[in-house]
Amino acid sequence: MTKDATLLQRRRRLNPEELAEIPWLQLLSPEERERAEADLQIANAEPGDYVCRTGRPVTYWFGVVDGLLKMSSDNADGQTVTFTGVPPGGWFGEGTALKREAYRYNIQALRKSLVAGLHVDTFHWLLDHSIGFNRFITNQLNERLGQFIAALEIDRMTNPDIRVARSLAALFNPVLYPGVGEVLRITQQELAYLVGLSRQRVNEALTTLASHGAIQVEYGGVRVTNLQALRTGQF
DNA sequence: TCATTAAATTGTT
DNA sequence: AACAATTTAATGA
Repeated sequence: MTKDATLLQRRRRLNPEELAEIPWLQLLSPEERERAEADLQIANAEPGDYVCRTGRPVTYWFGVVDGLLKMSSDNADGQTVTFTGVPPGGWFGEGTALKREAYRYNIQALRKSLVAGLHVDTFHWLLDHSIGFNRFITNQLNERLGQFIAALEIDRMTNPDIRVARSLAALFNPVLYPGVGEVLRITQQELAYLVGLSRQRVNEALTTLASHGAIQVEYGGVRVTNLQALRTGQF
C-alpha cells in the first residue's frame, strides 16, 4: 500500500531525451509547450508498483516514457481482468481526467518503467487553449474505444495463438503507442502476464506466428512484419 | 576496448 | 515447474 506513495514522492523533472518521447508535445504552440513542460514530472516505477488504482481521485494524466505497464480492472468476483498493456508513448486516464472522476482501472508496472505525469489542472488548461492538444485527445479517445472493444473480443477467444496475435496487434497500435516502432521490447513472460497464458504457451504461439511470417521473435522483444495479419488472424 | 562473469531470457521437456 | 542453452549487461583490467 505504500509502494505507490513512494512513486509519487520520488519525482523529478524530465530531461530532453525523455521530453522527446512525449508525442503530444510537438502539437503544442511554444507557449503551451512551455507551460506543459514546466508542469511535467517523471517517476520510476518498479515491477508491481501501482501507478494508479481504481477509485482513486485523478490528479495526473499519465504517460509511459519507458518500460511497460498493465491496465486492468477487478470485477465483482474479485478476479482481475487485464484490458491491455501500455508500451512507451502511451498516455492514459484522459477519460477520467476530463470528468475529474476517480480512476476506473488499475495501472501496474510489469517491469521497471519511467512514467510521466501532467497535473489535471494543466491538462484542462491545455484543453481550453490548444487545438493541437484537443486533436490528440479526440484521436486518443476514439482509438481507445476501439481498443477496448477489441479487448473484449480477445477475452472471449479460445485459441491461444489468436489471443496472442490480437494482443500483440493492440500493442503495436501506431496512434495510441507511437513510441513503439517495428520492434516492441517485451519478454515472453511479460506477454504471458498480459494475455493471461503460461509463458510456454506464449512461446509456442510466438513460434507459430513467426512461422506464418507475421512476426519475428527476438531476444527480449518482438518485431512485427505483418500487422494486418496479426489483427485479422489471417496468417 | 576487450575478456570475464553474472543476470536475464529463451526454448524445451 | 524445472532445465540447459543462449543473449545481454556489468565489471574491471
